[in-house]
Amino acid sequence: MISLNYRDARPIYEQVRDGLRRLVITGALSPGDKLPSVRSMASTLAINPNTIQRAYDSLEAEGYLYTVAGKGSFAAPRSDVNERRRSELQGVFEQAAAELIWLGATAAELSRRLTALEERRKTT
Amino acid sequence: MISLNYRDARPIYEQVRDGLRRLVITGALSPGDKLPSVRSMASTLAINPNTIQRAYDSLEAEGYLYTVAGKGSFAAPRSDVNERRRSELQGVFEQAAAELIWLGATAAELSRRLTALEERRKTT
Amino acid sequence: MISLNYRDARPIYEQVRDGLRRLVITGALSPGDKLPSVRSMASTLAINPNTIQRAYDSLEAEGYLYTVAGKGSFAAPRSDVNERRRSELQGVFEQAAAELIWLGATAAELSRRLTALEERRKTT
Amino acid sequence: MISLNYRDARPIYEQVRDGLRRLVITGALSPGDKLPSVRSMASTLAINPNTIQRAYDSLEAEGYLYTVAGKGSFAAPRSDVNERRRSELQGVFEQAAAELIWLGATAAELSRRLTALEERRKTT
DNA sequence: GTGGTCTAGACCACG
DNA sequence: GTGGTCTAGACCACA
Repeated sequence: MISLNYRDARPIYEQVRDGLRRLVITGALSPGDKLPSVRSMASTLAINPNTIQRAYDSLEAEGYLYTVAGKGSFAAPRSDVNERRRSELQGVFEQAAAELIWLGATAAELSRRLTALEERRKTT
Repeated sequence: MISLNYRDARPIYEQVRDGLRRLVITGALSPGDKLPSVRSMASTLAINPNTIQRAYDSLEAEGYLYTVAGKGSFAAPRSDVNERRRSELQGVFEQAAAELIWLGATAAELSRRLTALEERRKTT
Repeated sequence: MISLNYRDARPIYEQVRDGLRRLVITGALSPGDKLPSVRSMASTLAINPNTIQRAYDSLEAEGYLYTVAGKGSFAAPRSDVNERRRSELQGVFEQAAAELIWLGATAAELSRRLTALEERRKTT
Repeated sequence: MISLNYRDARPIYEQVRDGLRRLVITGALSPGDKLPSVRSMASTLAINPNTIQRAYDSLEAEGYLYTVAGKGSFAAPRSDVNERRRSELQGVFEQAAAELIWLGATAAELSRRLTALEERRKTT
């Protein structure tokens, strides 16, 4: 489900956070779906529960999930995602695109990728 | 030339690295142009030369510049950029795009941004 | 009457408590009015009676309602409200006001809000 | 400087956070001023550094301070404070005001308090 | 020396 | 059983 790379420069909790976010984005988790409990995920990945908790806290701050103490964490509807996260994403997108274009990519071929991503999204 | 933001969460050497890379990408530095020496840049930015050196090393590893012993560092042609950096960029682009689309952006409007970036590139 | 939000970080009993208190403050419940029984409210909201009971206990301690054994709970006159609750509220008010002013709000514009709140109160 | 109350329902890190925020608001810390290091504050208050760190993280997310790894944390200008925090504050203010008015306070006397707070702010 | 991360283990509130 | 908090102690990257 989520793969960890201890040689990665990114801290573990960010890898967990990004992995979970990806599950939400790809539709593997629909809004309202319950995420694994902090403890169960910790034992699955063989890391400390505090580290998982931190990933969950971070995702909650971004608006990708919400937590009910004593109940668990649940995927949030995409409308809940933070404005801050949205603009951060926009910035990442533009910077990467600008550099790819400098490297020789054309807007046309990148656009084709976008359309492909959009199609895949619809069929999911 | 490069502005440091001590309030940025990124470490200084990453800010220097990203700043220099940006100069290359935007065309402020053309292939073959000489970059400032490590020492001069260190005194300009009032930071430790080791920090600058680290940024240069990192950029050289990515292929954005090359160093000639006793001569200095020079902006590399775009064809020298690492395959690793290219695929990393590609990954960042796709992930960001997928998430933006999930958040409601359309491929059409993102494509418009790409075309704008491409135009700006040409005119520079 | 009272809406529960399971995505709220506040525990359920606090949401019930705050919701009931709000009914009293807004005048939806006038002093002397009978509140729903613990059991009926529990079944209406589909939650555990213990949770409702806890909210009632808390409100009774603050002085917003009183309970007559065998009769039920009733909204109390505003003069019954605890000194402790009053000073707590005063503290919250001052702290929030001081911070809003620090952030750039003017006493004049905040005062306008107060007058508006007072007006609404009269017409209810 | 900051007083902790272990009998308080609020967790320690929130007490630390609120205390530090108060120092910023009252002007005891001006924008750019360095806050105590995580370790020194932890030993002063006789609590775990992780708990202090959490308070700092929270304040940084709200925009009251910024952190430079390896350097320390510094008070931010008030313009950096989050929109989210601002609206949260506004909500707290209105709720408290509405309840105080129900309890018999008049908009006029509350306004006098606001003016007093504004004056004190100016003289600081 | 500073903040950032991680672990192991503990206790509590909630429902 | 769940998440929330806290402690004690450790190692690392940064400048």
